[in-house]
Amino acid sequence: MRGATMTRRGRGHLANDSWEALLTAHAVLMKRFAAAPIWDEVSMREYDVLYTLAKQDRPIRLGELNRNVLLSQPALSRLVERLADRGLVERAPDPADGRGVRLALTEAGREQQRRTGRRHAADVAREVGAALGDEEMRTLEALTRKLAGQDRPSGEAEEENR
Amino acid sequence: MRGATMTRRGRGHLANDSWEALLTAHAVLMKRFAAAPIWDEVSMREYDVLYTLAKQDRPIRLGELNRNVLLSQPALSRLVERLADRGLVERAPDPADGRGVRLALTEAGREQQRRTGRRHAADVAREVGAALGDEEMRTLEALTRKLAGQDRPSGEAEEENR
DNA sequence: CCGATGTTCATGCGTTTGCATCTACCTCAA
DNA sequence: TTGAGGTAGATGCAAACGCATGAACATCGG
Repeated sequence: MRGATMTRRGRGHLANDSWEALLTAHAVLMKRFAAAPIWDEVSMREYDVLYTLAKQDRPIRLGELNRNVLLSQPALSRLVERLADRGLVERAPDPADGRGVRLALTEAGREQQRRTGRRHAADVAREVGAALGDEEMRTLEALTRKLAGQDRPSGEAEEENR
Repeated sequence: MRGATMTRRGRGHLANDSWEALLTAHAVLMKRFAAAPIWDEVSMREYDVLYTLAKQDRPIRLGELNRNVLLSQPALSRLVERLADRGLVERAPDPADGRGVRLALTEAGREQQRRTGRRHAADVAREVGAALGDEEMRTLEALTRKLAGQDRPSGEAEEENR
């Protein structure tokens, strides 16, 4: 006899259903966050870059940044250029690699990130905190970390260490 | 024993950490999916619209669609217009509301969604399936569904204009 | 040392997006 | 019925994006 047809579906369906649920949660919450009146100085995408740079303890490369930001390389290059023009990001040539650029926040950029981040974090805490309990948040973090931290099953090689 | 202050601070961090982890997972997987050679006919954003329409059993409104798609209303309006020009989506005036439009897939649109969806679902199943076990996927789905919140929590610290 | 190949970021260009605004329609109170 | 106010979607326009490609540098085999 076949498996029960109640809620039993294949692994593929499980994977797709969970991914769809994640996408929905992402879209719904992003829309709520975008509606907050805190993006008058930096846009959400710009904040994404500022936040990623703020997490680093030393300058990072553009390509490195591009792994965390959902933008094409040219688009990110120009976004960084705009942030540099506004004095929020500093672009310096990489002494170890003449092709590369080393990106870091300026003091103004760090301050801007803190200011926007403080307000945005409150929204995140309110929305996520209202939906999930402590243990659920911990579980969600663990699962999404695991989801992101996978090696590619097929494709070209990627340097993990240095 | 009480720890109100610490609890609130801790919850805020929990919420922000889990949200950041979700964002990272979203960005990382989206980049992998985008790299797949299956978007030659419809882009990921177009597919998002086709998929959302495919899930509906009857025509939906643009604003309704816009709640699921992470685009501004004008951008979505024009995206739908392009899809309609390509014969994938049908736009009909809503008999119940002269302002609205009723959106539905054409037969070609449904077929296109199925074709792209089949290939994309394989990628999703491979990536997500490789990272999480069955029970983990079920848990992730449950948590992200809860996070998306069919109903907004009452007693919001926002504007109660309802 | 040299040329071939790969990598990193920037630039040209057509397309798409967001913001502000407009039009058309709905709702409701007077 | 009518007009004020609200809502749904479309449109003008500048900004931003993705794709293809270019320029500069790195790497490696011969």
